[in-house]
Amino acid sequence: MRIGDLAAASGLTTRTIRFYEQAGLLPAPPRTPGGYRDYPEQAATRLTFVRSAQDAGLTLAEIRSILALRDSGQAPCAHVTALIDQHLDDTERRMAELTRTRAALRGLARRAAVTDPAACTEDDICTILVSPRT
Amino acid sequence: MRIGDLAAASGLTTRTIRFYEQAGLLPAPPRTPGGYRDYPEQAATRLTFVRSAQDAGLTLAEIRSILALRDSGQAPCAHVTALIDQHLDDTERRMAELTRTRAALRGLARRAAVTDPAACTEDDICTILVSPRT
DNA sequence: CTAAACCTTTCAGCACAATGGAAGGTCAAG
DNA sequence: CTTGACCTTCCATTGTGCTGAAAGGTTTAG
Repeated sequence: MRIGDLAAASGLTTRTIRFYEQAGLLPAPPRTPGGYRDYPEQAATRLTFVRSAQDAGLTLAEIRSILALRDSGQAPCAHVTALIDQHLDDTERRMAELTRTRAALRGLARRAAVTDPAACTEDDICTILVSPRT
Repeated sequence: MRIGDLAAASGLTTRTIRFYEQAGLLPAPPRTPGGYRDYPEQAATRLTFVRSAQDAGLTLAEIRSILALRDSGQAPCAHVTALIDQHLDDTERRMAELTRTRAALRGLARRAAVTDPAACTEDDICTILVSPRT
């Protein structure tokens, strides 16, 4: 299976596949006499896994760590579970932060609605974003 | 006012101030005979504005565009309002996406809780993240 | 035999907002 | 006059996941 076939099978580009190899996510396959990469069937499974894990929000580094465990013969279950929990925490922290940001932006929008452009002098730069010095 | 004083007054580092100048956020000030930057009082106001705008989640590029309007003699109110609304939309889109990601992660966590490590063969890589082929 | 489609490598760059470090110049106090 | 704090410039790097381009080699169909 050449890289173009694998790309078609996985829905990735050949560039991305080479990038994944370089990033340690996909083992370097044997080469044809002409120097072309010649992939075994499992390569497609591996790429499917990488994309699934990415969809779950894992980084390539984390995915690499899971694959490394698997490749060393261990079941990565415990590691995967820990990563999922960690990302769950992360996601919740980011949501809390976005909630704060949204509240701040809503406050600014309200302020913008009642701001008189004429009241905004050059010294203030912008009275919506910064309270004018009193 | 030299850069160190301005840094102390604004709570930024001298490096960041030079970076802001280079990024077009702070006009290049006159220099002393020794080549040191010599800032007018307004520089502090300007930096305060930059930080406030950043706190609101605006990017440096957006802040630059507000300052450019102001420097060209126009009141940037309408532009600022548009930017705020746009960031509000953005924030809400990202929150919706995080909500989806969180739901996916929760599903995976539930699955991880009931997964038997022994059921996870080498071929599957990880049955928590990818359903085994049937 | 030729042209197209495919493959190879390597280096560079994107966005984002700084930060680190090197190598050297200037200024005020003691 | 020296020490040390402060200043100057420029280049490189951080993290993330690719993508672009250049310059060339291989394979397959007609």
